[in-house]
Amino acid sequence: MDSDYGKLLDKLDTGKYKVTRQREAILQVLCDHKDEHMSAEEIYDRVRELYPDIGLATIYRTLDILTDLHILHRMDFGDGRARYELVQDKPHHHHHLICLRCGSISEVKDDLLYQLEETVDREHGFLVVDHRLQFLGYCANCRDFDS
Amino acid sequence: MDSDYGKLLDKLDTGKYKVTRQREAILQVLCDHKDEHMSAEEIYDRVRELYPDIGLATIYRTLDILTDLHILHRMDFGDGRARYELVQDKPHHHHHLICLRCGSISEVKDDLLYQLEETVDREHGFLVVDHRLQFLGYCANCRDFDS
DNA sequence: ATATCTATTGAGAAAGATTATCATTGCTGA
DNA sequence: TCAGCAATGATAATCTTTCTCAATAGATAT
Ligand SMILES: [Mn+2]
Ligand SMILES: [Mn+2]
Ligand SMILES: [Zn+2]
Ligand SMILES: [Zn+2]
Repeated sequence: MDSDYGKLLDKLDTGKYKVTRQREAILQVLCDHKDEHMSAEEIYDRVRELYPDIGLATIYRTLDILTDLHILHRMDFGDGRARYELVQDKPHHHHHLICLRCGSISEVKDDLLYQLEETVDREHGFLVVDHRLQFLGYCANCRDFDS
Repeated sequence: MDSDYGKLLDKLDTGKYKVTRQREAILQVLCDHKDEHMSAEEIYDRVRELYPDIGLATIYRTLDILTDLHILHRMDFGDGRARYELVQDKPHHHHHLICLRCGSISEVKDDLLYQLEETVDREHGFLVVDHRLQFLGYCANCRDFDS
């Protein structure tokens, strides 16, 4: 929705960074594809529909800035490239379900790790500030196939 | 210990793959550094002490084979290269604590995800076969520093 | 409006990890 | 001894990401 695009613009427009047409186009694409986990290349292809002459380096630079500002979250699903999504939960991130057959990525919004994080603190003296949790397996569509 | 090295040799010697001196040297290094999470390059450097003329491609090829045989587990800690460790737990893997200050990686052997995996199955119809869980934060040595 | 200053940009080179290619080597078994 | 084939090492190629640098755009001061 456009309201979210406005909020993101505000987050970017902190004085530290300029709001350029390239950065606007990138934010627009991220808003228009909220539920995907796009790679830099995929974002690049979609931004070029709005701003055909943008350079790939600008995509990478902007993704870095948005990640620093905690507007974006950078992830690794093991396919050899970083993937990004808008930060919508706090302070910790949601979990991902990766289907080993069709490659689909779905989400688990519930955290449910409080108990485990307490254990980690109590037994290892480790202060947890974030986590990355992925489940590998078979999605509802794929679990009944054999291969 | 050497007993473990013998077991690994047996796992490799299934008829599908030959037990070569290069592969023996790689297994030896993996046994001698069980508790580390070495990269291919780090393994390469250590194997060359035992077998100086080995090629880097052989390292990569062998790590692939050992991973296919479930002797090794390939991991990504977000530092731009794959890291490996001997598989010692089953069926799921243990968790890792990554210190954001000193970079140390420690382990949590307890699984404690059964409940969450049940939830994932019940509410998302997703059949879990493995997981990857990393906690980011500050280790016992680093949690009391400010920066 | 003009000059000035600086952040941003695009193109392309470079880096770094991993994979592919290919000729050579070393076993194994007839 | 020879044929067949897996394994190897050197090196090229690939792929994503970062770096470099000259050109540009936008803001500010004059
Ligand atoms: Mn997500
Ligand atoms: Mn480990
Ligand atoms: Zn699926
Ligand atoms: Zn630490």
